[in-house]
Amino acid sequence: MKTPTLEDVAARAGVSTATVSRCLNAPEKVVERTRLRVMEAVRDLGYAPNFSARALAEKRTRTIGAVIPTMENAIFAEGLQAFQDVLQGGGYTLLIASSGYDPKVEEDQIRTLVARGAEGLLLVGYDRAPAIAAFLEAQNVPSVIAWAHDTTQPGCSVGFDNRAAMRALVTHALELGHRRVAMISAPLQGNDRARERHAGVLAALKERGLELEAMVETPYDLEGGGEALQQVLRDKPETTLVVCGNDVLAAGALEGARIIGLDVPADISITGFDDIALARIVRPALATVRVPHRDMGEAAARAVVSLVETGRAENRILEAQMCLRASLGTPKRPS
Amino acid sequence: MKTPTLEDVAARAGVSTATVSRCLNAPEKVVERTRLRVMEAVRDLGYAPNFSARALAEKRTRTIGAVIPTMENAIFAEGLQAFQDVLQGGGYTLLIASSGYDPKVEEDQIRTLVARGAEGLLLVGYDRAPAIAAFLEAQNVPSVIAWAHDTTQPGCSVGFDNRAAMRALVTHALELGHRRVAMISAPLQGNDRARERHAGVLAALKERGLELEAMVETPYDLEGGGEALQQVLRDKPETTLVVCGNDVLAAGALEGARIIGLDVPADISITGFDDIALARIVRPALATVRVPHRDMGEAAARAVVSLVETGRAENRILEAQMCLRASLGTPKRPS
DNA sequence: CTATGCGATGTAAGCGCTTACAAGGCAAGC
DNA sequence: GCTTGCCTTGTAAGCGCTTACATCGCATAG
Repeated sequence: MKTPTLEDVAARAGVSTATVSRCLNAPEKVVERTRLRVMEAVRDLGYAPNFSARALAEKRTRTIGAVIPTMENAIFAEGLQAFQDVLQGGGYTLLIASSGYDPKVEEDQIRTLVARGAEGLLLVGYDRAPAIAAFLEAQNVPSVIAWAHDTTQPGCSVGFDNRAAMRALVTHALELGHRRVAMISAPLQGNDRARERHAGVLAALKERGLELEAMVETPYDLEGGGEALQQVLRDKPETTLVVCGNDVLAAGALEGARIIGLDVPADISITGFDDIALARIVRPALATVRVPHRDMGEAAARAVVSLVETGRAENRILEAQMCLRASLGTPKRPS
Repeated sequence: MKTPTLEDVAARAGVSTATVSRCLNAPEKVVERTRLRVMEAVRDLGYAPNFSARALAEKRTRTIGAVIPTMENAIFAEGLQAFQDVLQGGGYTLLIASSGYDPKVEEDQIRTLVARGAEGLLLVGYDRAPAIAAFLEAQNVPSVIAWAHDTTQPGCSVGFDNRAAMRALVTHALELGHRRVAMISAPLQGNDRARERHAGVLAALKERGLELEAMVETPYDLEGGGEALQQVLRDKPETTLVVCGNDVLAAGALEGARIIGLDVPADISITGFDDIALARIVRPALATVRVPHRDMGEAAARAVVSLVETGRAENRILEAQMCLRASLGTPKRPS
């Protein structure tokens, strides 16, 4: 019992395959009487078009690929969900791959997606080998960069200014009186979002003639944040503010502070970035930066589709807002 | 500048398309001298096979579909990641869709995936319209059910016994002396995992001749958990243990308890389910049930592939372990 | 030296669909 | 009545690949 084909439907409806195809793809080109007959045959047979055949004939796969660092993080999941919703509405299918923050894996995934017929790509950040851009160029596969924004870089992007957002947050903290500032970040290597956030911290400090007391790079998990905080305070006990590159590290740092008996924010302030649900549930709640994931995902989807269909799309820069909460307070002994 | 085809490669290497195809798919059937020549042509031209054409000719898409309730939850993300890793290793591509816990959407997604050529499906739980099973049967698309396990149901499943795990946890709590137990759960409608966990609570209670004091169904988020807890304690202030259907609700409940000034676990114990990272970061840490997501994802992938390739696969039931932490304690005033 | 067999390669027929082009029918205009 | 042109439908040529079968060449056996 094989699945019915266009031809089966045509035979049953007593028309040619071309007519059936037209009924499905351009119903207005077929007179109603015929169309109804064909549709009935389609229903009777439970016919469903074969995507591979259609793609081959049309030379279009209607597939978009996305390579994200990890699925196991709410920030990408939410944006990706929005991305997919919009794509699906436009008749596209999304192929997702994750790189685990490994550039080598990311490159493989990109090639795989393209080989799989992706007509356009969603990529996170700008940090990748130039060969990849060349490859995509050669294969004529457009891409949009999300979760970052850099006007000096070519290519379409839908993101926000990680540096400016972080800078604003730290500037605010400095206005509260903080002077001894340390940072805990995910590894900067191969992660321009992390680098931009770092740069934002440095910029805010420099504006006031300050320097970063300490900088710890640590793997992206709660434990890493906790250990990093303890290390920072061992080396620089004068620190009054620990800026974290993301909420997960900040939540870990909060826990680290608790372990060594420090009160947040009385003894030390801690900030995060991303405003994931976790930021609101920990105590004290995390001061952080809210990133408009859904909006970004939706805008990115529209951009990719536009790129695929018309060859052009506009950059879109979204607003990332400071989100002040209890973990950031006035320093006990402003120096 | 269109992408090169098999024919282009064949022409350049001075062989037939059949030989090129063989070089790519069954190299041992081609003598080395020829093979090297062909491979060189492939490299020179930057040839990449066209998946649609291959799928059409082979009548295989090498695509597996998965419909999960949501991507925005670590528990599915982790399992799915493992699922995808195994599939990719086996030369399959994963197509992901999410239903947002809506049965109607899930059905649509399933149909879409099948229309897209999915040769096998990963589904979560058993709860869906019978028409869907019939549809999959008719289309000859095998599926495996994950995150649940029910020996009375037909079909291949890779999961764990939600009911038994919850029952064990509650039984343990009863041994600590709890007698007034309430439950906060995600909506039971259309969610057999939630129903099974609920049944597990009831079973443990019944064994001791007890009944559930209160049962609140609430949307799956932190706020829901917090409000539900407050409601429970307003109605049944004697409650000493609030069992939550998952960690997110439990974390919300923890927060709810804090708001009304109750100490956990001194005044009230709270438990979760899933053991997501959140469970370890909240204070007090959540007593919960650890679900082996990665193992499940991997096993599920092997099962789907086996089902697709051989038509058969074994059920696999994994162990979900109790995970005791500070949020579960001895009741203050055992009744 | 010829018959036999096998391994390497080529030939060509699809896979199911879209679509340019052709064909046929019919209404309107002359 | 015939032409014109539009509208509907049919015909058939691919899309790029796999693969059953045919072919060819050569080594081995008789």
